[in-house]
Amino acid sequence: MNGNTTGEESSASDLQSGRLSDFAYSSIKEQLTRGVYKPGHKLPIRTVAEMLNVGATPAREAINRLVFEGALVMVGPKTVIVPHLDLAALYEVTQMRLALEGLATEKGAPCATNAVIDKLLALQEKITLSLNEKRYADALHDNKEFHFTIYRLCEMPHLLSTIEALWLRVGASFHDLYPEFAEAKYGVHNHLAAIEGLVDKDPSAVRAAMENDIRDGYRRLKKAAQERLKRQ
Amino acid sequence: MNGNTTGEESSASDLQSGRLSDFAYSSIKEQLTRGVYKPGHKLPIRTVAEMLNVGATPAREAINRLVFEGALVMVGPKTVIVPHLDLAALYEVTQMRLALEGLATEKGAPCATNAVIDKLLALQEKITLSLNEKRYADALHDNKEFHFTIYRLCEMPHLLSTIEALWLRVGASFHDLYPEFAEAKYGVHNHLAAIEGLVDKDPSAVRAAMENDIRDGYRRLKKAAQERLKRQ
DNA sequence: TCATGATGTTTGTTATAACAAAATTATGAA
DNA sequence: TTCATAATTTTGTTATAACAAACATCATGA
Repeated sequence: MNGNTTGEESSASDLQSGRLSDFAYSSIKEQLTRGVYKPGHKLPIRTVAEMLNVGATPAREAINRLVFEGALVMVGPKTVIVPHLDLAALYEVTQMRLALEGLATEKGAPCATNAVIDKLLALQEKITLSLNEKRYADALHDNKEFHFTIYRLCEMPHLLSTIEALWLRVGASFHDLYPEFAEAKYGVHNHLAAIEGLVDKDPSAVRAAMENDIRDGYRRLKKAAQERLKRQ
Repeated sequence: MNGNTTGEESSASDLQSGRLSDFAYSSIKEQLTRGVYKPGHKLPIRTVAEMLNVGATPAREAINRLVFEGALVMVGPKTVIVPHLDLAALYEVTQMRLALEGLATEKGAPCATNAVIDKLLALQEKITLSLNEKRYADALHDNKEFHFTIYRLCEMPHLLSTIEALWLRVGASFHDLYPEFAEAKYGVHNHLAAIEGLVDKDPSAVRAAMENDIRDGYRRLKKAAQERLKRQ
């Protein structure tokens, strides 16, 4: 990522867009989804700024935006941390995902071309392969691409960015649960059902399949989280 | 508002919370919902900063946040404006409102106490009265309070703030249509149906009533917007 | 009249320093 | 040891200045 093949820290020079704020935002975001920080880890502005070789202003802006999106939380007037695993938050995000991703699916399904369906089939093959070879990170990545390929069909830009914020939220809090979570041939059946619904031009069938996928994921994630909490 | 009874400009000294950014944010937000600025009006950072007697940093942060929420739009690398009336955006926001406010309604309905129902009845009376006396601003205000009194029941904080951003978006873009929009005894029937559903402990009935309310509003707003566009 | 290029102005972004408030550590007594 | 309090360090916020890019204006040429 960012063409940074050496082990050294990321640098602002990696930025394409002219905005350091965006660079800081996506950097932290990526670290969160990769589980670099443990829950409870503090993210002070100056530390982040130094880490990314930027000033305090863009670092502050990125952190505040992530707090606003729920990917980070404020536990005091001057302390933002990586959120602790929180079942109530997982439930809330899941309910919003069902509502919003269901909406995007149903509105977008009628617009699916053959090219899109082919892309989804190819993605599903990649996912299955990655799961068999236990490359969970790859599987998760292609799984996300599978979902958003469908969501993009409805051409509702604000809806899409809201959904992305929800994925970031769950990804950040529950990253360390994904390995055990992904063991279970995650989502294969639901994805195939969704593709079938697209072929049949049956939007509500696609929606049902995607909602099922979200619910399955929720159950597995919740179970894993509960066992994790019990063990500690 | 803000205890500013004189005609002079708002001042940062009105702030309760210690954050100038929040003050700037709510100030612009309120001006947007009150229709102070016409669509297309530019909002340069320095101008806003001077108007609110704050520095460039909090002004910039407030503007960027409103852009992110969709209440303002960027039409160039260095120009943000009050969005023009846009039927596609109204449709997108309405679809998201149906999904999210429907969710909040259905999840919250079972938690309605008698005190809540009494509050809703009182609000509805105030709304009817305001409508009869053509005090549309008051009616709109209490209408919002009616909706959010129901939405707060589900205790999903992130869901609530997402819904609030959607209200801001439509309020900002369509404010100048509200007078003709409110003429039509807006929402009375649906609100009464929602209250009835709460009394009957029938969440899906409440949801249906609220969704109907949103759809009715959408139709009227769309019609008014179309006539406005035709006329010009 | 219209296109085009130069020039000056406006504007978003960022680094920095200063300030106040919070968080942390040290200190003391019970 | 434990808890409260004082001292110290850390930290978020904000105003400001500098810079570069975008924008506007105007002159020039066809």
